Amino acid sequence: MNDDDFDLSRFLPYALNQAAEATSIGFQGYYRQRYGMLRTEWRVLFHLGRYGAMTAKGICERASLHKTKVSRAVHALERKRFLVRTTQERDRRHETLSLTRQGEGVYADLFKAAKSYDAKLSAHFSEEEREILNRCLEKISKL
Amino acid sequence: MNDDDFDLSRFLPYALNQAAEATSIGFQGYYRQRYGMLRTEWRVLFHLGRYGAMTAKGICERASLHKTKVSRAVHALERKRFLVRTTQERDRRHETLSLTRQGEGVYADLFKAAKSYDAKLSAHFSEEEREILNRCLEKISKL
DNA sequence: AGATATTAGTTTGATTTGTAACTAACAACA
DNA sequence: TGTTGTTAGTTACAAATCAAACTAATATCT
Repeated sequence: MNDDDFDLSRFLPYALNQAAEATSIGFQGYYRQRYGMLRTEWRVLFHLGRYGAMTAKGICERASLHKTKVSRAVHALERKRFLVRTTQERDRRHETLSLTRQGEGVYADLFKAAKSYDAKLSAHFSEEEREILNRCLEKISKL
Repeated sequence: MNDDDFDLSRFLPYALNQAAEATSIGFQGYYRQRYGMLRTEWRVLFHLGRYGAMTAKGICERASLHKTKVSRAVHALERKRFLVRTTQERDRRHETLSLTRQGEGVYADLFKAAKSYDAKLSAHFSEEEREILNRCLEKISKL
C-alpha cells in the first residue's frame, strides 16, 4: 500500500470512532431525553439490570469503567431513585448496589429500546457481515 | 434471538465504542507525549497535511468536526507554530490555513506512525475480515 | 496491640467538550 | 444607500472528563 491509499477513513482508530459516534447518537437521544441519563449511567444501569446487584467495583471491572466515573453515575442514579446502596456488614467498605422497582422499569424499557435499535442497525448488514463485524470488534476490544 | 443472548458486547454502539477506545489509546499516547496534541489537533493537522491548505470551514466539512472544535484546534496548532493563517483578500471572512515547515515535519512523522500503528492492528485480521470491517464501518458512518 | 499497606469509594482542581450567543465581513434587494 | 440576511470564525458559560489526592475500613506483619 503506498501513501496515497492511506487515508483517515482507513485508519482503524478513526474509522471506529466515527462509526461509534454515528451509532451512539440515536440511542443516546433516547435515554437522555426520556430519563435525563448520561452514557455512563446507562451502562451502570444496564449492568445492574442484566447481572443483578453488585458493588461499584464489580461494575468497574465488568464494564471497564474507571471508578470515578462509576462513582458519579451511581450518585446520579441514586438521586433519580433508580438504585439504592446497602453497606455490607461483613466489610463496611463495600456497598451493594441494587435497582429499585423504578430502576427495574427503566432498565426494561431501555433494554427493549436497545434491542430494537440494534436490530434496526443490523438490518443494513448481511448475516456474514454482522458476524465478522462482531468478531472483529470483540477481538479489538481485547487487545 | 431471546433476551439472554442480547448483551452489551453485542450492542453495536457499545461494541464500537469499546473497540474505538481500545485502538485509540496507543496512538493517542504517541501524539500526546511527543507533541502535546489533542485528538482534534491531530485530525486538523492530518487534513492540512494530506489535502493541502484550506479554510477552517473546509476542515469542518471534510472531517465532520464542529466549528468550535476546529477553531480551538487551530489556535492550539498556531501556538505550537505548526500552522499559519492568511486572511483571503477576496473575502476577508475566510482564512487559509497552511502548515509551517515544522508542521509538515510533524505531519510526516505522525503519518508514518499512524500507518505503522494501523499495520500492527491489521495484523490481527485476515484480508477478508479487514475488508469487511472497513466496509461495515464506512457504511455505519454514513447512516 | 501498633505501625504499615491495601482497598472501596469520594472529592478536588485542571482540562476538555458542547451549546448558544456573539462579532465582523459580505450579499441582496428595496 | 440602508436594511435585512447569511456566513466564517470566536467567545463565554455550563456540563463532562481525567488524574491525583484523599477518607474510611480492613488486612498484614511485627
